[in-house]
Amino acid sequence: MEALPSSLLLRKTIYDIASEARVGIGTVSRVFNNHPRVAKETRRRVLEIATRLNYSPHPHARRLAKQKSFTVVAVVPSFSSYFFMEILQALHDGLRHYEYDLLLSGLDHPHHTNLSLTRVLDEQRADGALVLSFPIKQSLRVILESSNIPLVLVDTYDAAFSSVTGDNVQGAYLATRHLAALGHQRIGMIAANTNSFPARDRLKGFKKALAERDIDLRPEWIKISRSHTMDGFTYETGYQLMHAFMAMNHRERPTAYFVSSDVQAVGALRAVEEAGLKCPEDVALFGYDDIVLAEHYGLSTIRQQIRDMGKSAVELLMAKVTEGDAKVVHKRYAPQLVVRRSCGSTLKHHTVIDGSSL
Amino acid sequence: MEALPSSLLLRKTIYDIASEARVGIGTVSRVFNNHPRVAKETRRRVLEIATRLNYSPHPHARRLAKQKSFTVVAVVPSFSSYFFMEILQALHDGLRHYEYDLLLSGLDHPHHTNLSLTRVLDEQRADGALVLSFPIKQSLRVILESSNIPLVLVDTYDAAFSSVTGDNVQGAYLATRHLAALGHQRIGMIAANTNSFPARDRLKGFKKALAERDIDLRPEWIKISRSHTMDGFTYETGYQLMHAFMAMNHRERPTAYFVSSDVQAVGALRAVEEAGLKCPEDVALFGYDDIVLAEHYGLSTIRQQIRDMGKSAVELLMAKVTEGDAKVVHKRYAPQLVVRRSCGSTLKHHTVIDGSSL
DNA sequence: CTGAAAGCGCTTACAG
DNA sequence: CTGAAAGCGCTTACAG
Repeated sequence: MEALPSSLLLRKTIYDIASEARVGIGTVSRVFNNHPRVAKETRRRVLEIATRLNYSPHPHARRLAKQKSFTVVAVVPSFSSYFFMEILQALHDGLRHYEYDLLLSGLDHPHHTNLSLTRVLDEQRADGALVLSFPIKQSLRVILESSNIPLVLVDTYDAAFSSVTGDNVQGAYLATRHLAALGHQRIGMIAANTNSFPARDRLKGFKKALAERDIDLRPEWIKISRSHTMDGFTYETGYQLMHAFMAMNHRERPTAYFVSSDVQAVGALRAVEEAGLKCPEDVALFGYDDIVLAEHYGLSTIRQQIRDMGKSAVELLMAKVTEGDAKVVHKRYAPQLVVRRSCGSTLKHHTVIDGSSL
Repeated sequence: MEALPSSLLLRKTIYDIASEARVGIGTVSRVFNNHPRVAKETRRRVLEIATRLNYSPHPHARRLAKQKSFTVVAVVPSFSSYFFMEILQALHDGLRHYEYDLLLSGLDHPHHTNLSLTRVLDEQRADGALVLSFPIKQSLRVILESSNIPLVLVDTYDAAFSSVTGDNVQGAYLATRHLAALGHQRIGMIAANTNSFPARDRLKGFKKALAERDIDLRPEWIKISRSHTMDGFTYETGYQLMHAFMAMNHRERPTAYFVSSDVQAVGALRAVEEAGLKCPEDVALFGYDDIVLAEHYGLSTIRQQIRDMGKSAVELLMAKVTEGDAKVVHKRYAPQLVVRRSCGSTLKHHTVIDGSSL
């Protein structure tokens, strides 16, 4: 009934190559490990035979003998954000270069969190882990600290671990400052749930810009989502919070809004239109993330260099994995200002301004 | 300089457990493999000690001895579609149950395709593969056929391999029939690139419905994207193709449109609005996929049971992997009709109709 | 530069 | 029910 996998019958081992090449198995192994002390001619012969016999080293045997898994795990909190897809792509591409495998480990079922994390962190399944967009609470920190593999946090921060993040404070600051520079004195914010690290920093940057410009910070002009789905980074919360703004007397509400994400900004836009107002004529809007749709909505926004961040995270991790580099490093990427229609800027539309130059 | 990983010093092996429990290592192994012939008391003692010593079997040693990788690979063409995220989530959840690892392998660099595929399919890195949303051309079929691990295609079809797909013909048929039932006689379609399997079937379903209703199928009323980014499933193509429709004399163009995806429908909606028209008053629209935004746009659409499809794909694959089940099975999921505002239906808004009941 | 041999940590007939 | 031993396919000091 059960078909015997043909691989069992066909698979060549180091012994096949060795006997065919009339050398010891150690020599074959050395060839495949690029050991320097192998005679050129021997190496050529072994390689030629290996190719002919379609040989490739057995990954698990190699891993057992080397005591390394040649695998990196991406620990992801959720599979459904724009950032997640982009970063995963970037991580995958970065890793290809190292010939490491990429394992995926989710954390979606809260009560399973510890189990699957421990499984991956402690059982030698991976030589390193990339932990994505996860608020590092005390309980999680404890687990991570007891891990015996190198870790790099991506899009989240904790002083104890290396991390790669976008500078959210700076991005929010730039966006808000841009609105102020356009002459707005009444500036509001629609924020995501502040238990998320980026949401918190974006709020911080917003306040910083207002303070610097001596603009009133009216508490009722900062509306913060308490939603737990996607930490409030949803169309829904944008729509609802803007709806609440629209319900205020129009002399008592902001003329410009910094929104902590583009998805929310799209929802906010809808609420603005439903209130019979136009963007940017009546309401100026600034988003964050530069999702694909942002361009089509003419949404001014902040762009994170996700590809670069992913690449950088992989390199940071691999330095730890392959060279035992144990330093804690925090990489913070300057965001770019992408100016389009929605903020009512007089700049030529679709101007990209690099945050690091400001 | 190089810090010795503490795991090297700490890791317990089967020998530690065996000596502590005063049994042979074989017995310890049997306990962890749930071998039936182990004395209850022995099992208890071994387990107790293993827990106390924080022992877990070394994955690679186990894999080598068992000649199985206990890993499944997801082969993904691209990291950036709504469907991809959802299905990956579903696959991940399904796999958790089996204690198999999930490896991710992309194919984004076309010239690397063969290499990375072969690597994953032939080197015993995985016991099975889930191949996602990939048009199975001749060259790819050859590679897949020479693979020595079980394969399940997801969201794509080829007679030679088991597959799990949504019934795209049926979905498109239902959507189009619904438009016709609302009284529309002039129905157009905005289609994605037909080298994609779902795009092709959605076009087929559209034509089928028209034929059944004896409605004219005017070639100029079917606009097909030729874009290669995401196979034309983009906001952009929806916008442009609808723009082209809007440029036609309004007596010469359709009053209703079936659009092969929601992202495209959102773009199409924009083009409609820019032409000064309203949906559904002037133009009826029907999308496909039921992405998150669809609800907010009041977009009538077709919903695929992605979670179910993912679960089913995993179970199909695992039956092959663990039981050697070699039958080729094609699972086709009936889609649901989600009726909202955009098609101008008189049905109560947001009605979900199960496709299998029609 | 190279071979023989021990070792990586398991599994599993085999014999009792 | 259980132990001793061979085997999974590699790597790598060690000795030459």
